Amino acid sequence: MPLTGTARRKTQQDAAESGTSALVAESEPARLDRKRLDVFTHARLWKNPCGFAARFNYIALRYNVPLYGWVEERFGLSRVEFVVIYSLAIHDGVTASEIASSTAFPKNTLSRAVNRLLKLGYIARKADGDDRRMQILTLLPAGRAIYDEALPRFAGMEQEMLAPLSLVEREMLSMLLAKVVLATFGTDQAEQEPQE
Amino acid sequence: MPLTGTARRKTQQDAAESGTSALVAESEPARLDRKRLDVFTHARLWKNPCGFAARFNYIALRYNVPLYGWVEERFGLSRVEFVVIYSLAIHDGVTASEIASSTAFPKNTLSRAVNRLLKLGYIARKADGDDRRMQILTLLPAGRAIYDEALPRFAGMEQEMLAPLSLVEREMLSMLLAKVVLATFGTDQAEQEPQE
DNA sequence: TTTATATGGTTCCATATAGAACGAATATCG
DNA sequence: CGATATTCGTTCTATATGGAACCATATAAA
Repeated sequence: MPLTGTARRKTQQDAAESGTSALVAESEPARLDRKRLDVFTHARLWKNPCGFAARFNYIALRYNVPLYGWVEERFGLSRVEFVVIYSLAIHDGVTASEIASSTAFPKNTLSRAVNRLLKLGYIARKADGDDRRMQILTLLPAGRAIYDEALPRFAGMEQEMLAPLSLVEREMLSMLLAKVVLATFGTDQAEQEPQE
Repeated sequence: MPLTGTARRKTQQDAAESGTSALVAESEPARLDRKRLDVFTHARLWKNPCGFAARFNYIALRYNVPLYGWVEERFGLSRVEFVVIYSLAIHDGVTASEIASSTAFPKNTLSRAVNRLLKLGYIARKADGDDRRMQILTLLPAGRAIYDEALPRFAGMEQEMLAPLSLVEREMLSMLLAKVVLATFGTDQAEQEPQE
């Protein structure tokens, strides 16, 4: 299994700023007033008029940066490239543009990623029978091997992230996030195109 | 108030892939089975072994992309640049490296952003008295005007995001997020440097 | 059929990005 | 005090990024 891949540029991005109006009673750091988390980060998270967004961004950041950094080092794959593999592992036979529209990567970036993965032998591609514009992508064993190795790490990080929550709280959180996510579809899908 | 700023490159990034192991009972789309949200996005969110992370990323994405797109169009400011302004509005007198370490933008990127904002007259900078390496940044009226105009939009987006939740649910969510965020500090701060 | 429009994917190219090396101001320790 | 190691910020430079133009296929209208 060719887990090599020439080590390349590390592309961390994201950032965890901003947030939005709080109708909500801020439960200030309260008890866990924190060791000595720098005063500015503290402000960004707790004195931010957009507190929810700030926390979402913050969590997404803390989760993504180390993981994709590791992916880059371990497999020599950029974030987009790994996303393609991960996407196919979750739902094989999808097309590049579907991944693009679902993940907000521009399609040319996806195109490059796909081509590199093809060259590396991690995925395969064949034109769709009906619509020959569409390129059906499938995960090859080598690609799956990468996913198989990476998944535990991603899962582990999520566990770490959820560690402070009880099982009930996790279910609660899962439910609340689901509500938000599902609602997003109804609106955005129509009024303002998804992204890309 | 110079809200001009030459329109420049739009830099959306982020992406909303991945997720992590679910000890949690997935409350499948259930009732809200959704209009016709594309099958792949559906898989990414519900059939993903890293469901939490996937949702976090998804939400962060849906929130950030349109907002920063607007910021770019309206003010001609890149994401980092706006982040600097936003940061100072929340906590004036912070230094570039503090913003860097708190938001995961590399410090040279911050450096450029700061210099451009200086040139545009949005912020001011003066060396700290004690440690003359440090550059204290402050928000100028022109910069605050930008913040003042942008905030409602950011706040509005957050409201939209929270729309599907009742007030109780919002408080619940706020609390759960806070728990996760606060816990993150204890560990990461020590074992693995924040970022940057 | 021809013309116009939309969509998947690639290519081109200006530019923003981020690693690395650097300079200046500190801090630490002998 | 002088030497070494840190830290804040900048400059340099290779490269990844993403907007726009493009080609091919497909669909709709005429």
